[in-house]
Amino acid sequence: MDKELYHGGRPRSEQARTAILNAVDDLLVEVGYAAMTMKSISERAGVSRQTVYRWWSHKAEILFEASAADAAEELAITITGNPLDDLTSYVEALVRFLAHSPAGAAYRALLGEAQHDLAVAELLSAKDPLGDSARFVIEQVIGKEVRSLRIEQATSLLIGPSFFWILSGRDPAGLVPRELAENFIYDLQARQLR
Amino acid sequence: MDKELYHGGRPRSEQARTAILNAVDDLLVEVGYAAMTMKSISERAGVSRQTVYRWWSHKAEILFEASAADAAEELAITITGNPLDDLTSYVEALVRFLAHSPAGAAYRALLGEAQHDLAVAELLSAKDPLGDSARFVIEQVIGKEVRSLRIEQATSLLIGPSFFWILSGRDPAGLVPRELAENFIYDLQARQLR
Amino acid sequence: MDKELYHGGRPRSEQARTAILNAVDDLLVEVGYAAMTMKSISERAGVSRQTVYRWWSHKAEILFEASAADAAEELAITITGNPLDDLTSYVEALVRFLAHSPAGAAYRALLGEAQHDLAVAELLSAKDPLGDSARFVIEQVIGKEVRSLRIEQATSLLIGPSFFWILSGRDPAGLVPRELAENFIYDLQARQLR
Amino acid sequence: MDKELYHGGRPRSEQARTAILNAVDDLLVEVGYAAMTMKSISERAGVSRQTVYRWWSHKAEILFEASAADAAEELAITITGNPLDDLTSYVEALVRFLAHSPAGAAYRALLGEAQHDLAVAELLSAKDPLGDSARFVIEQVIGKEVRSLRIEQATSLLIGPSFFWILSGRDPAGLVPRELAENFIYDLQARQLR
DNA sequence: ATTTAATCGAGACGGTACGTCGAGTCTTTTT
DNA sequence: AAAAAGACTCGACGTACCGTCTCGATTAAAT
Repeated sequence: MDKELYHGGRPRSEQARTAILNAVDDLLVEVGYAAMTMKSISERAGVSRQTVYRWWSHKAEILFEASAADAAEELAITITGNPLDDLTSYVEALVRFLAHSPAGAAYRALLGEAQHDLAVAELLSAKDPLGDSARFVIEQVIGKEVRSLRIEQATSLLIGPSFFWILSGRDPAGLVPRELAENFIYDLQARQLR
Repeated sequence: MDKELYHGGRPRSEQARTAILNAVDDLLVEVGYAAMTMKSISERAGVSRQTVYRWWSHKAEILFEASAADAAEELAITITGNPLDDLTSYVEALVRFLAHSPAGAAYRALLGEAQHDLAVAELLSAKDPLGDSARFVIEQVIGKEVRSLRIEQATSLLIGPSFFWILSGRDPAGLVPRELAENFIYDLQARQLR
Repeated sequence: MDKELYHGGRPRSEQARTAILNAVDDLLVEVGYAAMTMKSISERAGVSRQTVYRWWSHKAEILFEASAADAAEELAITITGNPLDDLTSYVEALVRFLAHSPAGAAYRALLGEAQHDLAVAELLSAKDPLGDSARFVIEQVIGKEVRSLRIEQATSLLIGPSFFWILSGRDPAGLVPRELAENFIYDLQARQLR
Repeated sequence: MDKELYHGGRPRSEQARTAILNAVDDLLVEVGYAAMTMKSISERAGVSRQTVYRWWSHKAEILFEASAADAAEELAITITGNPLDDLTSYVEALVRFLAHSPAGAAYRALLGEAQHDLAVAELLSAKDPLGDSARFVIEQVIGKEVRSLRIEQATSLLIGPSFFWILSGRDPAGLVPRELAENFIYDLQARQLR
């Protein structure tokens, strides 16, 4: 049985919940993260301010919940078995996500906020869409188990260059995913990780 | 002649200027970027609010001016001529800067802000301490001219992994600068950039 | 038969009703009228908020119901037949009620609210504990019927001075009930009301 | 010299001050005391909310300042020297003030609030328009010095009946000022206060 | 020496969002 | 029905920071 135990009272409004998540998605695109306030979110969602605060404590928390599923989906690739192809398409997905997707914009805003807000930093480290997706791809490509620190470092090697490129404001058109995938393979081979 | 033409009136107070820059440095360490307001800056500097606004328009601008010199200095290394050693000490300096230095904290805060504030993004792209320092080191190591896009990409290769590691909240102790330097050299060799 | 016709459904809980009235009494003493909210009343009574609203519309209404009986009792004196003694003990009871009794505090709060809330004003004019008690004492003392306007004026003469003294924040210790009773008798004699 | 010493900063806006006091006067008449909020005051005055809070802490404080001058003026009578006439015209003024004047409505609202708000009670006891005016009239009528407690009691005798009559919601038309003045004189004579 | 003009400290101003609180109402299940 | 529980809308609360403004006082170079 998937029903919660009844604890009395009016049940949470699913309609309000989705209206708020949608409002956040829309506002991020329309006015940007900085100009998106708790007030504007509640008004856009047609919901009282109190209802927003009842379930989330920051706009970062709402934005995270609103974009987490999209992020995971956009960073998932279908594995073909060819390492270079798979890594290339992952880097392509990564660049597309960070540079062009609304969910990626949300991620960048959150990661930016995390640099000076501990609560947001904890939010992101609890569930890290970039790290998770990269770890998955690398494990598939390597084909065997790897020590956890090693895979964390491999993750940074794979994601880092594109990540810095885009967050530092460089033009994403200058990135060449295939070359980045090749570099990653060189490094693996040199270290004989597999 | 580097003096402005005289337009009458009391000259700008150098004392006020340095008091403000120092106040920003102090407050960043003491209360963090988010809690640092224009009001608290002016009060800490013992200066009127208007005086701050007269010369800078955002706290980001002040912080940038206050930390730019420190950043450049902390990211400068002395070249020995040994590529692996030089790259290793650069990565060490980079990690020290990003993870442990007040100037690095300022840089991370500004880069975070740049993700959702165009004005800050332009500030950073006008003078990019990470890119500049990496470019310099790479040019010294390679020893000859390189096409500008190539060097930009090499920059991302060198900086990216540490950058992602730290900004995503991972423990800087897990980074191994020598390995990152080696990886960079593998990539260069594989591409025969020199 | 004084029972309502049965209309089906669960009957009103007498337990809830008295719990609410007691809660209001307690809260008035503990936190005062202003800080007493419908929420705090329901929580103190261990009753749902809706149950309070189902039977009363304002906290003033509850407080009035909770204190009316006490007020009437505290303002009732036993008649001895000696006019000066009876009037004196009435004024004493009046001062004790207004200045020191919880029911009197409730009355003052309600009368205060009545100055800017029409609903409360109507509540009080429907059943006026001060007027009623004074009218009774005066009728006993005079010993015969009197025109209704006359008795209303006599009421104000008897109650007014103490009432103003206490409501304007003066120290009740400064009041001398016997003198007030004497004054009232002077006035009656001068007008030869009896 | 009636100029304050200069303490730096932009001077207080007299325009804002009077706009706020006028707004309170208007709102009291239009919507009543209870519905008059700090927000509506600031909006009506065309002033920011902060400006209201900068100079007053409660709406009671503003209302008091806005009506104090009117109250004093409305309760001042010209002394003719004939005790009965003077006392009668004072009672008339008192009834007119309490029952029909906007300033009187303000006074009643404040006195009501004072019954459950200590801050308001202190406000009123600091400067009591009713007490002050009655004291003045009584001193003129008696024509000589009187012990301070005596005059306080005389004050309550003079004001009390009308005060109770009106605050308890009775029709002011039922009051007969001349009779009240006469009663007051009877009491004085009986006590031989003069 | 006086004038001119931009600076400085101080602090009031209009705005706007903050996060909280109380008001009534509504929607569940249980009695 | 009535009751308990608690989510909901609404709107005011008092505070904080924003960026602008208006004061008198200061400080130089130009007159």
